[in-house]
Amino acid sequence: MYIVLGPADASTGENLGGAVDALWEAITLNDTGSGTHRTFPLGKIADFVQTVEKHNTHRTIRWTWADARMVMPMLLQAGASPSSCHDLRLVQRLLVTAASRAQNGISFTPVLELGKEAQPAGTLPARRQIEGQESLFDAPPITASRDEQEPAPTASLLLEELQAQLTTIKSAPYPGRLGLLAATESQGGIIAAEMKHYGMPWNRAIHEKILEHQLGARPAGYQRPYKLEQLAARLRQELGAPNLNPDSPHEVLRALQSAGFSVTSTRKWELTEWANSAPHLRESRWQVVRPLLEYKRLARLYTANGWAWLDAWVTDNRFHPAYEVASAATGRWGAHGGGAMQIPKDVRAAVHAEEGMLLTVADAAQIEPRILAVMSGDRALAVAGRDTDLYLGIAEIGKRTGSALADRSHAKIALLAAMYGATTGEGGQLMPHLKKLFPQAIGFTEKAAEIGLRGGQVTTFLGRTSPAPSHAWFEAQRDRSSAEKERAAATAARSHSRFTRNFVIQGTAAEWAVIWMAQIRRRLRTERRFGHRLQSRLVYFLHDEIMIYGPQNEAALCATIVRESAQAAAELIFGPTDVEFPVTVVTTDDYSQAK
DNA sequence: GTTCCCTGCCAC
DNA sequence: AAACGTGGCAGGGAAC
Repeated sequence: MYIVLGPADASTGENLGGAVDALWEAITLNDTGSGTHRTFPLGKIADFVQTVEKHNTHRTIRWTWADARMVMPMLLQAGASPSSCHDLRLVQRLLVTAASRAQNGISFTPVLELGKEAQPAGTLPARRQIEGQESLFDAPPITASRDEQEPAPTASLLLEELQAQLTTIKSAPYPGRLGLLAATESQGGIIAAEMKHYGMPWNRAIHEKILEHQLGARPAGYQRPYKLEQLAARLRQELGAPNLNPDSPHEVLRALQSAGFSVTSTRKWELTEWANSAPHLRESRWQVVRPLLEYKRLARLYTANGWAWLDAWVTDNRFHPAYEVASAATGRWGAHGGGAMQIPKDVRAAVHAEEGMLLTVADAAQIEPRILAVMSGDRALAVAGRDTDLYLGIAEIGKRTGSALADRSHAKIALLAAMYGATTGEGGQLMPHLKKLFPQAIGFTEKAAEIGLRGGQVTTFLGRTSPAPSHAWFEAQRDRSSAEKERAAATAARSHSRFTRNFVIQGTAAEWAVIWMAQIRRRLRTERRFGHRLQSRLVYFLHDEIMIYGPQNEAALCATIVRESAQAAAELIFGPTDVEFPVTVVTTDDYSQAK
């Protein structure tokens, strides 16, 4: 059953969509298609959601809204917890892209223009927010002025859009898969909003201790921390450049070169290789490279995750990144605010459980090659991943058959090369050996690569479709006016080919990951421990890794839920499969101890 | 003053 | 000497 939530028809009076006293409407759509309408002030929607959820435990209600980013903050603040939803913006985007590929056999014409910026209901437009009130959670209820806000689509229009989307899904060649994808994408919207709302535990005192230990005391104003200043002084001396600004790659490169060092950039890998490349000069080169690399490491810590970062992103010992569902074309999520996708190993110890609480950190083991094994139907690869680390499994098969892929690191490099499309280097060299062992899997990736080479589109298992190359790309393919143009076209073609090659695997892995999370969320919500609801919550997600935060005495159950949900997710997507989907689970009070 | 690109690093 | 997929982000520095 679907219940569409949106502003009531404009004829009912004040209808600005976002204002808390605006009238909203709930339209029920059940199997017979008939709809009952109820209207509420926006401020009462959360109560309604909560009441309906309480009395309808026996059937799935899909709350249908234009955009979870608009509705969910309001629901969460009021303590309402929708079990599932249909997110019209996210599903529309899926269907529009799917319809752009003729072979998909999907036709879709949106009723509405969705996919614009998020404007949480009950708040002012972002540009009018007052300093000190920028948080979505404590923004005061204010009626927006009429001239500054686009009228949000009414519930009746949203219902029409929903019906168009459901019709498209129902008549698709694989309605079950596309329906699962739509449901998954939508659940992602809820989960993203919830994780932002709860935030991950972040212990400011521990973080500060790390910073002081590495950098010295917090400097006043814009001075460099003590350790950085020390290293800067040493560098200036080593390079004979008394005015060197070590934060400027350009200046550093110039200083290195005038000191007689033949490097072409200040990149870490180049400096390292250069320093090691001449055995008799090693010591003297490292005299310079060591402090430079140390400076770069600490400068990165200082600028990316230093005191300013703490002040900007951590409040009340919680870090609240904003997730963006499927912000990558492959369906992977993005996150903005505080660099949530790149929490460096150095500061992970600051993610620390409070008294009586624990973190459950789970990581899917070799998810992408396992996805490849199922999608390609490669039995040998499925067997390689059974009861063991998949790369080890490959190495064992390699040993038995006298292949060059007889140890884990080689197996891993070769498989990554196959999925990323490497042609040179160690990975490229090992590819033929891999192909001999797993012809079906490698054939599968090569087929996706071929399609991309011609400018074609590919799809994930559930039907997310890759974007077509730009018009300019196709133009460039036709341009044979010079050797240089031809080369450029070939480079662009190979690039798109690597993209489609990777898309099918990365994209299907992303589907698996969100379904994994959705399974975990469902069980955390519905299961009881000694008759009590669980308090544990999903608080972090990154591609193939999740974190749950909750009371100590729930941690063992969380670990079980996480493991079982991994296999359940795979079977929901693929049906019964002999490929295993193991996860490593670590229960700890300290994130840096996971992995 | 703001905007945008480049460099370089971090994560999976 | 980068290569081999997807991202976010800070700081320098030039362009506007």
